[in-house]
Amino acid sequence: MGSKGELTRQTVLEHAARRASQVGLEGLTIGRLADDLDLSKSGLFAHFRSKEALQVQVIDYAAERFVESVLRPALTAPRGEPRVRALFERWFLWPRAGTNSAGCIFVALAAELDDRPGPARDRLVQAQKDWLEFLANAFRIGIEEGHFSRDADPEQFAHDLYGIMLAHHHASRLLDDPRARERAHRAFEALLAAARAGAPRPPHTQ
Amino acid sequence: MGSKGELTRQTVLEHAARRASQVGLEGLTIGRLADDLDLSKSGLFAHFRSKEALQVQVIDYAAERFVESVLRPALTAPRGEPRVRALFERWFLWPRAGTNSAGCIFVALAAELDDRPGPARDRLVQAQKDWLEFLANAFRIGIEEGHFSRDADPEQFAHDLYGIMLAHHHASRLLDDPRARERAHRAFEALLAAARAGAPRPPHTQ
DNA sequence: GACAAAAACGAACGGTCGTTCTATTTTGAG
DNA sequence: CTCAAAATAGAACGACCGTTCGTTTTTGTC
Repeated sequence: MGSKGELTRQTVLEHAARRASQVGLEGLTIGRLADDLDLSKSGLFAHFRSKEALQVQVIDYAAERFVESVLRPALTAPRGEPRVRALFERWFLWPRAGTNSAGCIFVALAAELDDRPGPARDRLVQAQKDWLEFLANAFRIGIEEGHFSRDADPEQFAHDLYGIMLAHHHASRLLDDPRARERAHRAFEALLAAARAGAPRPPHTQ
Repeated sequence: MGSKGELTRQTVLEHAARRASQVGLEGLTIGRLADDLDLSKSGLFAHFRSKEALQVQVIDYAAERFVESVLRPALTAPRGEPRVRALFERWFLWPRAGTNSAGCIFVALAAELDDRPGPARDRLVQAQKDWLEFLANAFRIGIEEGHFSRDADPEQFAHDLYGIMLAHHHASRLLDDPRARERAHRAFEALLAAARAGAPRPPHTQ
């Protein structure tokens, strides 16, 4: 199978993903990528046949790595609350999995693509929906295990938890707040406490 | 005083801010702005003397408009919880204040600038710190008024509240989730409920 | 209404962009 | 080792980028 070609393609995607989390998908540049990797512009370009294709593949690559770095390892944690905690903890570590301390590429791309239609956005939306669904499901298992109240709403939990992650990203990366980690953990514990107490669903929701 | 010049400068900034919330500060283009506004490239350029100056002024412009659209109106609400609620409600409306239904420019720019040093980033950081401080202060007043527990942490509240806003932005703009508004409100009510009950500060924080 | 100041224009610059084409080198199966 | 296929290189393209400069038009004051 395409051994050499596939290998450089992966190398390019790894580097492109790292850069995209800093400069965005639109900020990616074929020439710059080629320079960084000591390839010719046309040589690199040949692996993808358009910039848009490269952008889409960057998202797919990041999604694969996210599964391997966050989702799959968390599955080794016991069902229920421990697994939810594992997902939370793994999420903080995962941007650093790629050597340098960049931000989460999905947070960066979400803001960039949220009003730019196209295949890249479609891929990102699917990845994010999968992630929220995964969170909701981990929480749902926690209900079955008796860790959380039966009145709690798994999708609301996933939504709120992701909000905590976004707030942490903001506080830690933009504001350089040294307490960001502590704030995120406190918010997380409060969310879990509410889930145990049984955050009531609103009375009139159809 | 600079009547005509200042007027077109404002027109340019208004349009640039709207575009920046879609394509980012780096995605802004002198030529495109000039076309949109029926100006010549050099004519528009003369108002700012570099692209970086334009970017900085866009942020300042957006910050001024945010104060007028969100902060100042909220001050007419009664001190304490009602004012906190007013801030929350106003925040949802404010991107739509500019005619079209773009996202919050600060959310877009936060992700773009969080790892790109420079004057634009510095301005954005200050604006965001001011905003969080304003939220914390509104909450602090709520404690004094007896609406919230004395044990609650105002800065933690501001952090958590902004997380709810970020999650809403994500759910509504990227995921097109029709329940986004409802989710945000539920999270907000839960946050207020916890603040009333007295979200306990962690035992060993110096 | 004259006239300096301010504002807007138009053309041009060097650079970089994504992309195409052709040529060269490298790979890997027989 | 052979040789087609795959991978990479190099040069060139038209388009647009931010910026500069000299000119023309518009503004507002006396």
